[in-house]
Amino acid sequence: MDDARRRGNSRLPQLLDEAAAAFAARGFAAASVREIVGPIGMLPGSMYCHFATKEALLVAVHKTGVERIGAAVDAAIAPLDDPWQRLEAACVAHLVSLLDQTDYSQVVIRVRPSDAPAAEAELVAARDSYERRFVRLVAALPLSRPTDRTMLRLMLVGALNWSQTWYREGGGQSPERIARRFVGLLKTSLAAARK
Amino acid sequence: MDDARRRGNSRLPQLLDEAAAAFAARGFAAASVREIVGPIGMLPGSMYCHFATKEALLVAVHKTGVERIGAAVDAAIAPLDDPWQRLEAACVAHLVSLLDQTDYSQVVIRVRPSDAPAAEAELVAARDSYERRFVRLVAALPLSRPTDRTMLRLMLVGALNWSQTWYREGGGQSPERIARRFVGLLKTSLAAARK
DNA sequence: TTGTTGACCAAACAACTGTTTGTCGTTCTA
DNA sequence: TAGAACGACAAACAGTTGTTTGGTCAACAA
Repeated sequence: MDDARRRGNSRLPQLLDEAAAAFAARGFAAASVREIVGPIGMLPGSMYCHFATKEALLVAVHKTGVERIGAAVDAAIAPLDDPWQRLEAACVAHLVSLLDQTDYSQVVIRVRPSDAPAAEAELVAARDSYERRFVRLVAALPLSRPTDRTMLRLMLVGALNWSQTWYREGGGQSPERIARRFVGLLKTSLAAARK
Repeated sequence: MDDARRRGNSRLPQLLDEAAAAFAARGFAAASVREIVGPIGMLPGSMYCHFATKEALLVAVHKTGVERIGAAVDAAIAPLDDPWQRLEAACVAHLVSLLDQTDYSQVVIRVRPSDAPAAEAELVAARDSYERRFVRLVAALPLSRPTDRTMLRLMLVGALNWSQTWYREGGGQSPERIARRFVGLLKTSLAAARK
């Protein structure tokens, strides 16, 4: 219990982990400081020598969430050249990060910036800077006809993010497959010779 | 102030309205009974002669939300025959109900069933019964190739629901246009002759 | 060695949470 | 006209909320 105290400034990482887990599972408002801090044997007041408010704790979690999911996407698209392949890889990385991986990424999607009014602008900015990747990926797409690329992006990213709502582990489809299917649906013609 | 009391059982409708507004704007956990009940000049205890718990109030709001959005979709598709037109009309009605109309529909999408553990099953069942319309609509679609219709539905509905996150009134696109665009993106081929 | 710093505890804080209890006036019914 | 039923008030309930204060103990710098 004191060997943690021994080596440098200690229990901040655990604090962040637990906060991420709580925010991801219960949301910002419903997750209390005591619930977050209890599992690591900390007292509620001790949080405040790391963060000024509960909202600041959320900002920290959110920020590392954005960093992680951003890094995952960047790594996934780096070796690829084909625009559609790059978009697909980005979506796969996004969804894997969101559904399989740590709670940090889930917080980015689950928590509404308006839940933390004092930090709203900051959270929105972080999320926007992440999503700018998708703006670029969609802009690079070769399309057969004039298309609203903004709507294309909003549709794709929206569908991915919403999957957090219905996805359950072990439910037939893996995050990877889901992402590939979604991109595939947009990439190829779907309708029969119609109208 | 007393003519409301005079005619029959009175302030229940206002209670529901205010609850819907609060749940839609702040979420279930963050909206307190006092915040809901204050604007109509009610005391917090008075809520409990209409509902046994705060969760029961949510269930009532959620239920009428599902009813309203369901009725809107049903009315929109009733006069149509073409499967794609029916799907498009359903999406338009869904999104208009969600973005323009009352708070009731927003609650259905915004509030996670897990926020109200005691009522979780009920909320999920209500949402599922609503979404079953889309299962049928997608099943009726004539498609040119074998397609995972479940994924098609999840993608479309997910994109629509997520739009609640980024849509701001007066921001260029109307809910109607957004819904039509989304359906259009799936309906027609998008990619250039590619590989 | 002394002083300082940073992480943390212990205990309390006022404010707010959902909910309960008992009472009161009105309306409807027998 | 008695009485049940209903909708609401008034006031309190116990528990929880985010946060503050003051002190303790280890590690490190001078």
